[in-house]
Amino acid sequence: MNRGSRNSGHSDAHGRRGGVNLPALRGHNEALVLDLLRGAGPAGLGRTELAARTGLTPQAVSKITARLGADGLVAEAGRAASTGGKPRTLLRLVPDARHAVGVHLDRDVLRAVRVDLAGRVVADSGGPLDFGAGPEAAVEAVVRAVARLRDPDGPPLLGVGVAAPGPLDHRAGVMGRVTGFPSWKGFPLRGVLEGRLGLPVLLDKDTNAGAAAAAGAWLRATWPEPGSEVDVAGAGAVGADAAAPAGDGLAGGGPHTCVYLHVGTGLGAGLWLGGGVYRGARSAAGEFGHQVLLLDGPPCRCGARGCVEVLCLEAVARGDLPGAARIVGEAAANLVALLDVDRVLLGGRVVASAPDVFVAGVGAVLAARALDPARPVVALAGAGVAEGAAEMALTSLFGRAG
Amino acid sequence: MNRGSRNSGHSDAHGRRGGVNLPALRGHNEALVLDLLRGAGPAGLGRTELAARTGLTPQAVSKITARLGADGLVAEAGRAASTGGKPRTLLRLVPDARHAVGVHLDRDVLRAVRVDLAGRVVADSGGPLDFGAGPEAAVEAVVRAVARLRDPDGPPLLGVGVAAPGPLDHRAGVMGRVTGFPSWKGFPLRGVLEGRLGLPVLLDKDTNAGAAAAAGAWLRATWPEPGSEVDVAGAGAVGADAAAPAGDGLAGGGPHTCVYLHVGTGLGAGLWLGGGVYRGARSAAGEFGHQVLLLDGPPCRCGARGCVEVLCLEAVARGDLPGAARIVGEAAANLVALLDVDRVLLGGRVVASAPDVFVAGVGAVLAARALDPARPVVALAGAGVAEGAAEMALTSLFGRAG
DNA sequence: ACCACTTTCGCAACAGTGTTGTCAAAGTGC
DNA sequence: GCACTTTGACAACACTGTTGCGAAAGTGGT
Repeated sequence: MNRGSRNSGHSDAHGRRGGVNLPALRGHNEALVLDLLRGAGPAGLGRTELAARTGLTPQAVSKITARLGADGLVAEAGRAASTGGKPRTLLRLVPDARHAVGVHLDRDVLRAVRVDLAGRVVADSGGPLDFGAGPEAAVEAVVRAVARLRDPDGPPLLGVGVAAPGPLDHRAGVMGRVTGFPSWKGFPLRGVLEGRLGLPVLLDKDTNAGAAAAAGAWLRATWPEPGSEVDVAGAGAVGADAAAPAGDGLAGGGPHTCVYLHVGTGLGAGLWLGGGVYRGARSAAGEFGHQVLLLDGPPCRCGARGCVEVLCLEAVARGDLPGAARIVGEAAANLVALLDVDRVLLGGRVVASAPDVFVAGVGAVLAARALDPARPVVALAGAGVAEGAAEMALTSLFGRAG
Repeated sequence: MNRGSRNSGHSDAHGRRGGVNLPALRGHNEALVLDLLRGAGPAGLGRTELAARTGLTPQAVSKITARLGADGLVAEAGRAASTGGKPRTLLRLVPDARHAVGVHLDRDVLRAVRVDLAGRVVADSGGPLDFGAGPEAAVEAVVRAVARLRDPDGPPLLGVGVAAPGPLDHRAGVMGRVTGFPSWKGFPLRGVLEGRLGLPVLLDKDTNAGAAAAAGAWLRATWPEPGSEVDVAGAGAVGADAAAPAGDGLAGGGPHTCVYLHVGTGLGAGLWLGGGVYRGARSAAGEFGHQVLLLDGPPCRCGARGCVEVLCLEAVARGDLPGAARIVGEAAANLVALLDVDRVLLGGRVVASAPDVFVAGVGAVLAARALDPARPVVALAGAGVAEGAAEMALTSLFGRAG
């Protein structure tokens, strides 16, 4: 019934493990089924297939799907062709059973989206933001944006995902020392927003939200466009990401390993490893800008020499975008080799200024250095960071680690 | 009772998720408790503390520990000081309740160890091996070594972990194309060994076993030496790894993120991320040797230019070991920044030839480039690869992903 | 048209998990 | 010696997925 108050402790994909009790077990299995149904798209899946994929007995699947049906999350979707006996009745996720909100706090703009359970944008809102004006003003802006997105007649909201720049403590929901904005250091953004909004709030780095968007794009591709509402504010966000979801060699439920590379005033990476965002021991993973690519190269503001960031931004400064793309490509190839990455997504202002140059440039280096020429796939980050933030809020239903 | 036949499907740390039924739930919670007791060392832990750390109720912990006690895995270990009421009775893991075997197949030697549940070496065996002589001869050598280690009067063996060089398919247990040894390609080593030994067998890359050893070393440090038996065969494996386990800022149960760097005929990395070995989508993660560190540098046999491997091995070839250490250090620093690594462990023949030079050289670069000067810890891989392979076999009890 | 067969899927009884309520045991501190 | 706190076990309980069985709904052969 009350699916918001799920028991806390169960196995994270990358965090500490906790004990599992009966409610947590139920939640895990329900999330698993929902995740499979989400990956199946509007065509749906039969109970037998769900049983085979989860490893549960058909009877258990029937009980679980009955509960989900009572909650309105799942509905019947016709029958499949018979395989020699009674045809299986297909079950489909009801995308409008719940919604979630994602907010992207950037340095000068705020963008917020409301998405359905398939991750599709149902409504969006946004406007200018002066990040330097301090946390209080930003909180007000977020509260106003969420209020505009809220629909009293619509389905309940699962939560709000907030993507913010710079270092921050994901667990505590506290901002870190954002370069150039000292007033934000230590601000408990998650707690404050939860108090103001009365909804669960997740706070994470914008690059991690980008990685979540990259992983979620795979799933979104299995669902048709919702119809009217279209993403407008995402400047230069071309959907070069319509690769066929099938035949990816994956069991289902999205790509195994995605990397989101952000090239803006700095360089950052979001890592989606094995079905969840990887944050490292102290939420500091993804430091991509200061990977050394040229030993004893030009000095960087970080103190080292020959970092990706210096090399790339120098190339950008002298107008050599193909050169910058090559630099990013070499660093990306290092990362792809190290982590066995499936997909590389590119985003950020510099990329948006010349998307084709970067996709081609990075793709060329990756193809030259990859062992498997078909991998990894390089694409533009079609979905914005706000969509990724919303995606993270959806994980309370689909069970991926948050 | 029969703890070997645990229900298959439950949540891996990095793999695909499966449904959870009651036996799997029980197994998860028992593994969790055993893992905590293992981390506590011989001093033991009270039931109340176990309940607090797992999130389970005290009553559930009592039931679980009663089952574990009946299996002989856990025993009482005195009482703690009272905190104002009845003093808690301490529970301790019984290390000799089960054993496991780890085998390291190297290019010219084989080393096998039998370890107890604390990961301590109880017996070892080894000898020369001609890896090029083909799989059949190696299988015979492994069978002989395991037979020597087996003790009919000893505790039951949980399984055998096998660490082998080169690419291989961890899931299927099949060898890949080991450079220089074409006869191994496609050989189903795990299946063959399971048939010959009658025990569960895990096959993984030697670098991954090294990472497991690195993570396990943290736990071994909490248990005293077993007494007589001492590691002899591990050439140059100095135990520079006695850092105090406490005060590491971690909740318990080992470091969050470890990296094992192997410097031998090639360079490889084993990644221990968030409590488990990270293998990537196609078991290909850890490709460390061909990270580009010097754009347009000297050509490497892999086709790229300026890889770590060329730079490092060139420095070694001209006798410049500090230079080689610096190269490895810069590449390690990239990796540490990207993944937020806690510990870096060094191993392999080249490192063993001048351990102090490499530990100091790598440490210096890491200290210079790290944000937090206290991290990461650099040390020599005190435990050998065989110990790591045994550690992986222990995961069937302690629940970390395999 | 009929029958045998396969497959799907729900009902009822069941085994086993952690949880709750209650109480005895074993300490500390006044 | 008494009040209080804390530990931890027993019994009843709520709820999970599992098993056994049978009805429903198709296909394909006769």
